Amino acid sequence: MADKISYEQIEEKFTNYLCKKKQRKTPERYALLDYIYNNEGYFSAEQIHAALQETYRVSLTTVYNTLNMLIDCNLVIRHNFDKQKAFFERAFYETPHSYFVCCKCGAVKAFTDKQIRMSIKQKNFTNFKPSHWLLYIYGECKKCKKK
Amino acid sequence: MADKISYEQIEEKFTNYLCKKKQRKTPERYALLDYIYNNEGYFSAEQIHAALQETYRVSLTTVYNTLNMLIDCNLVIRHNFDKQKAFFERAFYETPHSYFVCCKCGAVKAFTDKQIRMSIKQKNFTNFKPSHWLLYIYGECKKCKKK
DNA sequence: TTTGTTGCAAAACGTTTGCAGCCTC
DNA sequence: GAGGCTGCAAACGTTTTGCAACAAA
Repeated sequence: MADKISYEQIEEKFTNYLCKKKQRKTPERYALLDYIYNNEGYFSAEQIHAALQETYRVSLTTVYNTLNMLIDCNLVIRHNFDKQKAFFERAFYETPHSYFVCCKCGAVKAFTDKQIRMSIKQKNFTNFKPSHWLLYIYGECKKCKKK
Repeated sequence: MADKISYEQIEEKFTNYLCKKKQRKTPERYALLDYIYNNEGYFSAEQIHAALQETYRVSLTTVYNTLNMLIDCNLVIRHNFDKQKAFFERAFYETPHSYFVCCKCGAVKAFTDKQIRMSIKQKNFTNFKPSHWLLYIYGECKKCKKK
């Protein structure tokens, strides 16, 4: 949940994870980490795949495979805003997020609220080691209310 | 987001919704509403389908169809804890929930926290009409930490 | 050289849809 | 009786898996 970490430290975290698990440091894996960490916001696997075509070509299979690793080592967060597809977002560089989700059109808007953040942070967990949290507030957005 | 509502009032809400939308009041639809509202917790579509075999047989298609209606009229909440499948829960009878989700084994545990609830309730939204909220705290549970 | 990785195609999975027969209204 | 509803089977979109060629260690 920390902030203020350089990209070198992020890479190091991933490298450590790969070493510990006896997995290989392939260029595809680092290309994906690089993409996620140099772009703000959340992306579908398909979007990441398309974006990577321009720089270092990676198959969709490898995108999914690598995303699962990055989630496993807490470098990436998976969002399941709706039933359809997952979105992926870097876990560092931003404080954990809260989101408005419109039930009608599916629009998503991130926001931060100090009060909410503090009250969640203060919560004590016995038998549970929290890594991150996600708050979704569902409702109806301006556009849909007008209809 | 209210509490203290009788099951008759829930049924009435559904009936009103069906009338307004010019949709029919079939026994299948009420069997599903009844099941969801008389069982605490969250269930997958498959679980609801299996459970209904014992009382009023309903196809999986109708289970999905009806759940989507119940979500549309805010009587049911859909959870997307993980990528796999959705879980469904009655929207009344309980205050909106917060959940621990274990990243390793997928175990989910509901909890309530007054402080958190208050701070979310106090949040003011311009251009957005909130209907409910869901907080997921991800981490590692006791069992997985031991391994 | 060994063993993990890639990328393709095919499978798997939960969910939705098309349609014929059925049931509310 | 008209039109919405059910349930089956088939389709759908996202994600995973099997496998042969390949590359990191």
